[in-house]
Amino acid sequence: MNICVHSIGINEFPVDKKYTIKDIAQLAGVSKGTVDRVLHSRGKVSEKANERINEVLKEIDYRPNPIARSLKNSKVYKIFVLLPDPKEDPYWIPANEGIKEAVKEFNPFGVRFEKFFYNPKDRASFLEKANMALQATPDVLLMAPVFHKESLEVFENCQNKKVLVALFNNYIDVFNNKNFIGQDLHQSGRVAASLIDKMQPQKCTIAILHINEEAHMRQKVNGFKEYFEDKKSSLHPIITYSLNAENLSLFKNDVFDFFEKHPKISSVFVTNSKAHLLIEALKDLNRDLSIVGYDLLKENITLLENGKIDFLIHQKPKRQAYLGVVNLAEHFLFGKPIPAQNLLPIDVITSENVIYYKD
Amino acid sequence: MNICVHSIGINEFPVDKKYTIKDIAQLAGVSKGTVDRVLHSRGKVSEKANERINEVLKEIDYRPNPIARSLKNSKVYKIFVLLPDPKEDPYWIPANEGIKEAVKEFNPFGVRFEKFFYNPKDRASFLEKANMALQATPDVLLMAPVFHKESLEVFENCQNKKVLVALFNNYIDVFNNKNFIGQDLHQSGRVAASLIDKMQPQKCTIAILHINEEAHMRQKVNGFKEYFEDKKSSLHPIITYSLNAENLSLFKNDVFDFFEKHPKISSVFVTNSKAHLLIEALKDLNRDLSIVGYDLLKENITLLENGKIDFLIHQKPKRQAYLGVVNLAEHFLFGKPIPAQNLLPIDVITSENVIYYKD
DNA sequence: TTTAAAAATGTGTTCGAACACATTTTAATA
DNA sequence: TATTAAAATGTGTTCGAACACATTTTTAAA
Repeated sequence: MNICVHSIGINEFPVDKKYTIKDIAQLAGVSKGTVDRVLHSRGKVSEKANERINEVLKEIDYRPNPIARSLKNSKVYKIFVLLPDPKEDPYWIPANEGIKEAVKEFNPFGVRFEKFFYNPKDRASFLEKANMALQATPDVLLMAPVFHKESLEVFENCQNKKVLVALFNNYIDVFNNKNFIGQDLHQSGRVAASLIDKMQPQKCTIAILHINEEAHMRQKVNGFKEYFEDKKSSLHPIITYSLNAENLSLFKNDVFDFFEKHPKISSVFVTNSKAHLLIEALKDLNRDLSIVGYDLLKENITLLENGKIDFLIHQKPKRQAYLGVVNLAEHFLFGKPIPAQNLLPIDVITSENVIYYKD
Repeated sequence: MNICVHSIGINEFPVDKKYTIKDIAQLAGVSKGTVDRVLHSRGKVSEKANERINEVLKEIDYRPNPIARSLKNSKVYKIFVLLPDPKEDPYWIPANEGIKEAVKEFNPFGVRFEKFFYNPKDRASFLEKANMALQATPDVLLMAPVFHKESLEVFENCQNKKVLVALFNNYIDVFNNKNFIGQDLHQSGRVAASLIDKMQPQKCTIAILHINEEAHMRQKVNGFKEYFEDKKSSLHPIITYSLNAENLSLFKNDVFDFFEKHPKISSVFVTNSKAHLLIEALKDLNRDLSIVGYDLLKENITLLENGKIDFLIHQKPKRQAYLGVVNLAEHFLFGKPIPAQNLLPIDVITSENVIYYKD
């Protein structure tokens, strides 16, 4: 048994030939059927044959051709995606784009997609669309589990129907060891804190502002405060405040009052994508603030480029959704393992590197 | 001709069926051979048949199955990689890792790889290894073209032998419209400048330090200076200085002299991965500096975490190399287009988000 | 030793696209 | 109308893995 090893450069995989089941059969002196039985340990193989085949397999380090395998198992996989309607909240536009991109990429491979948009302000709509999706029994349901309680219900439903679940954007810890793609919010709070810290070495006051926020963001605040507690050298007073921007003129008054009451504030951490609203409201108040916010909305990008916002933290909604789909598709098509927990890097965006993240 | 369109959710690709050439043949009332001739415009098809087939193709928006196509064209593709020996310069360790990862991923698909390490201090060794590689006529040569003149020579050689070329890490503009993966150095200088600007709102002095640097980095310096020229509000004096760290005690003296001569310097931009050497040399000199450097070397990461370095710019050598290989492999296997110019984002790293980039 | 059941091995088809080759149809010429 | 080249169309095989099914060999019971 002479296996040609040929190498010119430096190579861990020097074999130039592509071994197939037929080759293995020949090398072991059996038929491809027998090799197949060994490969899938379906039994009905004599000790002797089994041994000889395993020897060959080891020697040539056989890996089945994923392309041939995929063609044989040619099946139309159904990947359904459940996410908030981008028309209801523009935050979800990039996520939708990411999905579109992945769909375009994997449609020719015979993967079929179906999108279900729910109203992010309506829990019932979430459940309704989820059930709609499950009725058509997809192979997997990829969802942004915005509503905690309802998501658990959907999760149970999926388990009953033996539909796989994958998550993006929000993590729900009860779904343990389910595929999740997103960011660590606690750590992103720490990143925000470190940025403000570098801009404000003096002992100035820092404000944490929640604008139209519903709670979720506690993790970010915890991370933010933790950073300063860990780093005892720089003790800044921190003031947390929640604002409602549904009515813009009321919001503006509220902002004015707040900053009048706290003249020492020199940096602001806005815990979601609404930093642009704050700056708009502050326009007439001539105050020099360092601002760290979230998300690359058009308005935020403009303000970043104008120097009104110092840093934005990029949550990469597009990439989250894209990777969510890609991981699943490649799993079905080529048997790649689905990463259990995929925490995406927390990207720090300034006026100078924003071009690379715009899309 | 009735094609079933079935939709539950919101779907741009609603067709649940997987159309094959056979299906098209049936729908158009011809044989698969004729369909094949139309698909590849090989002629020998009557007007009538051509028309009917095209009608069907349009109606079902036919995309050939890339898996089947790839299996048929089953060929062992050879991708050779030419890069500096990581043993000679640790900068190249991550690049090598990225290649290893991609190799592992695509070996089962029947893509064969060969790596050629050259000595990054020896132009002759670069040429030698390049020629070695080309003698085995790979399908493509992916290289880090560290030596400009020699790279052009290799490029010509490749063209003669009809071997594709792809680049990573360095861009050489004569290779226009060749696949390149890397970063825009000019813009990365601007990013560094914006970071220092945010940390130093006062009119302090900034130093740009080249440590063991050979020239390349002019682009970064240009970008850096341009940022401050554009933003006329903050005029900082900028001092540029080159240092040699081959002999560490001489280097230390040099550093001391420099900072004594310029007591007003409060921020430093180190144009390559050698920021750790500067800080080591500065240890005894108790001076509070804001430092921006490059690359996630172990030493740099430690200093970042200790707060000695404020920001690192990540050039992502691992990802560069990985993507370089992946793009080529997917091109050969599934006919994906090779992106002509892939400028990777310029990532800003702090103590708090470094964990995500470590690997 | 014959026979039946069990165990082991081998053969053939499928997946979808690509292409070589075989066959039929059409048009042009005698 | 018969003949023949050209044009059009159809058939069959290949890629590699997977699995159903057919055949052979071995073992145990009659």
